[in-house]
Amino acid sequence: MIDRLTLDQLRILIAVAETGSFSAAARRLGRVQSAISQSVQSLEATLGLDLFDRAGKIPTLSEAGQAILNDARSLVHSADLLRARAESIANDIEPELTLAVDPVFPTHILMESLSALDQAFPQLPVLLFTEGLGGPEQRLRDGVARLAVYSLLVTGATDLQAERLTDIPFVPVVAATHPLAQMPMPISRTVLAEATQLVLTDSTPLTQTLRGNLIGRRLWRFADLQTRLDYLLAGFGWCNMPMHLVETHLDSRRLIRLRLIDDTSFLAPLYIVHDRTRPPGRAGKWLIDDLRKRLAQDG
Amino acid sequence: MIDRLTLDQLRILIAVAETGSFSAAARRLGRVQSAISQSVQSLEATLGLDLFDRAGKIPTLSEAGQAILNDARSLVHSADLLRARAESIANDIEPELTLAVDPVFPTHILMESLSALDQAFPQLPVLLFTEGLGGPEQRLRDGVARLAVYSLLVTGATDLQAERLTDIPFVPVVAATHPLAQMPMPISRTVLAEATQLVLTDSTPLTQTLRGNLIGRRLWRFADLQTRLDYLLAGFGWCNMPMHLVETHLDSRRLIRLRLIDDTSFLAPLYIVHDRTRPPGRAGKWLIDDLRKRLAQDG
DNA sequence: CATAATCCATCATAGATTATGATGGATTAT
DNA sequence: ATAATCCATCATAATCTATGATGGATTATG
Repeated sequence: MIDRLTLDQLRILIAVAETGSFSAAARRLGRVQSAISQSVQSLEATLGLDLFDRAGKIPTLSEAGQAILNDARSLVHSADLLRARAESIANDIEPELTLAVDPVFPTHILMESLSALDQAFPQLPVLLFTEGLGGPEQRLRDGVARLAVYSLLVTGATDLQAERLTDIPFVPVVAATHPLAQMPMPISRTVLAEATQLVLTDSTPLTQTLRGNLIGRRLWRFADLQTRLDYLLAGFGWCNMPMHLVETHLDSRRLIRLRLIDDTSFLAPLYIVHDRTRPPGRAGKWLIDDLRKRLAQDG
Repeated sequence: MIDRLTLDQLRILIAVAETGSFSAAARRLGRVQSAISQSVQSLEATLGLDLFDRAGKIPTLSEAGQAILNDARSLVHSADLLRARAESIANDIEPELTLAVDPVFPTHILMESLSALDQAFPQLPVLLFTEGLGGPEQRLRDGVARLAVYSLLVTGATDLQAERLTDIPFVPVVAATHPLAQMPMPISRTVLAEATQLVLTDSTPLTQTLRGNLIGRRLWRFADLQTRLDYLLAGFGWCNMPMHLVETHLDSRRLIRLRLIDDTSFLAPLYIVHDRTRPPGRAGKWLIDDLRKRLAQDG
């Protein structure tokens, strides 16, 4: 072959460096020792360098050899990535699963599903964004996520393909130490309206509208769910929270579920969404199926 | 060969993509068309992908082929860098010339010399730091520069090899608008001591001592030469400046050279320095010789 | 100190890969 | 209709890679 430098030679160099000798490299690579010796000599001839110091019984890497070894590792790694990409393309598997998920989606369901995905596609890297409100759709539009799970806020977006995934029950809750928790149930909206409602504010420019039912005029806004939960537990006000985030707090009675005369919990639908021009590959489809199954069992 | 993916195959893929056909690639690579055809088929078999759409007379890159082509270019470029490094090592040329220079060194000399170096070693990248005071020695010690040009401040550093390169004449100057410039020459040190002296402050932890002759108690300190020059021209005080930096300003009479009764200009020696364990390669040696020649002509 | 074990370089040979050149089919240009 | 060009196939030659045998050198072991 006319281009004398080969990936195979570089793999051999790396194997010799890692095992410490030509013979050990031969054993590792399943070849005979003389094939290793000849390949190393061929590489040295091609590069015009002595890669090994042969003064002793066993050749050791020269300084030049060490420098070239570093480049060789990089090259061989790039070749492995190229093969991996080829394999993904051949198998219609995404090179990387990129997903943006609204944190109101049950974390335990997502974790279990991603763990199963890891079993099914061991070599597939995953990139996960966990952001509320407009965040997931923004990630889709930016192209950094190929799949997103969130509530659709903007209807009529013809470029996005959305399928209903699940409904998230939200319940109004308050800290056990809050005055509202001491009142007899059910309580009226008038009473609730006098209390501070803790709500989320949008962290992206996509949508400036607030979400969730607004009952009172006294609002405290938070940028993220966890901080809002912290303030809820501290008794700063009440809010509608996804059931799965507060279940343990309700069980331990740190939070009290509020029951209203005319309206209590509601269901927020979540969708699995992708850009019509970038449908999920086999890995993404697998995950969607798995999420649906787990949600069905959990319901 | 056991590793079936080869750099040669990837070069062929790139050549086909760039020329538009197997035949044109063959002409470019000096091979027969059937060798190109077989090599592409071998690559497709190795990757398990169809890289070309063969519906028409001339195969065109498929989407998969385009994705793989991008990776191929990256790999082949890395291989070229590996070869270049091998060639540099083989020829005792540094892979990159890394140099830290005190800005009191005449810029025109350095630029001319580096331009000539570029002619002599066209493929050699250069990394240049221009910093004052302890900066160059710090760069040597950090290992990011292999050569440095600066005044030695710390004597007895046995790990550094220093050779005298040149002497830089410094002269005391002041803006034409400054009161000192209106006084009859020569002026006494007593008079000078009452004026503000603009000095450089060290920007590295290597040495905290100030340099240059300090005459008065009224000092303004600057982090870099250019800023200090700006303030000098604006009439904030006087200072000792390297002649080559102020020559044009003296000629245009924006700056006035101060003449003292007992002392005027002085010479600051500059050295070319390297760490004893990292001597310059052929390119560095070449540059040092060239700098010496140009300084001799300029003197 | 003699022997055994291990490693490397060399070499002959076989197998695999790559390159050439001939050929025919298909498409496009003239 | 003919010529030019490109590609895939195939037979063959050239080159490269791999094996296995061998001998020399070094180190470990009894």
